[in-house]
Amino acid sequence: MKSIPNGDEVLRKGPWMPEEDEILVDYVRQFGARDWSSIRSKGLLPRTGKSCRLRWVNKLKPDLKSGCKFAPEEEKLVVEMQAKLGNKWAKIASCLPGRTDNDVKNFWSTRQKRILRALQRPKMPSGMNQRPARSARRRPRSRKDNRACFEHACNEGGAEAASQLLLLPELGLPNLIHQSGRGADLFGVAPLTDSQHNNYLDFLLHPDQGPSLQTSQVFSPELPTFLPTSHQWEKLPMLYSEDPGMQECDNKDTNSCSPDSVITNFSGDVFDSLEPLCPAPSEWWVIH
DNA sequence: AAACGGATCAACCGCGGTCCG
DNA sequence: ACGGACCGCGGTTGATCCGTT
Repeated sequence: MKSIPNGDEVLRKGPWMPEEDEILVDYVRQFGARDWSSIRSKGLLPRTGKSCRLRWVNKLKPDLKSGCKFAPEEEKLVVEMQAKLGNKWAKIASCLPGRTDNDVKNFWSTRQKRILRALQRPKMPSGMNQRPARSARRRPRSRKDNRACFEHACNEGGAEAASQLLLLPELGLPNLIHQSGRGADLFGVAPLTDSQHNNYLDFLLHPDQGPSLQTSQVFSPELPTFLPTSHQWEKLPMLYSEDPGMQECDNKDTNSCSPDSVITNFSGDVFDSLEPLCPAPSEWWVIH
């Protein structure tokens, strides 16, 4: 706690004492939540009006949900409103009963930090990102195997289309690597759309809710599709999987692996192997 | 058990808008 | 119209908590 001389009186700063809270609550009970500066001029508290107002609004006001985490619905609302209104925390907070602008602001900055961290050094979150013990990890496949492995997952899994999340450091954003049509020789690497990217970030933040990337999103007509050359396939970061089928497919075995599990079965290793290997998109072939 | 780093929260600061004399 | 006081908002900082190594 700091005390700052201010003319004849001493202004207090820093954490509030319970006695101060009591005085402030009494004041509001008597005079209402206004005329904050008169609290000091009346000699009730050696605090600025600003400090008193902040304390009331953020901590003492009745019906505050202090110490209680944001519910998923609240988080969703904040995300939506932030996208719509920008950093209008007070406005956003007014739609969330019991939340203050400070709460919303803190929630948002924490979220931003988490996202930034996830993008800088992504890890699949708990449950599916558990990096296997070193002894349990498979030997790295050669980069040539990426295509074979992915092909295998798509063809043997019996799906019409499959996608796999791929992080390319040069591009900043995650990309999807995908195959369209069972058995079709149509592979591609495409940047995520904004909504896919948002889904991906949600997935990083809320892994328990499962990946919300839909493979069908990849094939929207307006999305450009790129076909890596065989040489470029080899330059893609090596992909690993905890899925036994995926693990074995470099041996051209007959195990099947479900394309639906491709994303969720990513091991943390895929992120460890990121290297500046992928060619610039301008070097890719474009399928029309 | 200690050290460390990240997450969270409370509080302050600066600025702009409004009100009022 | 002007200037000062006050209020509210958004950004930032610092303390504390908590999990991990």
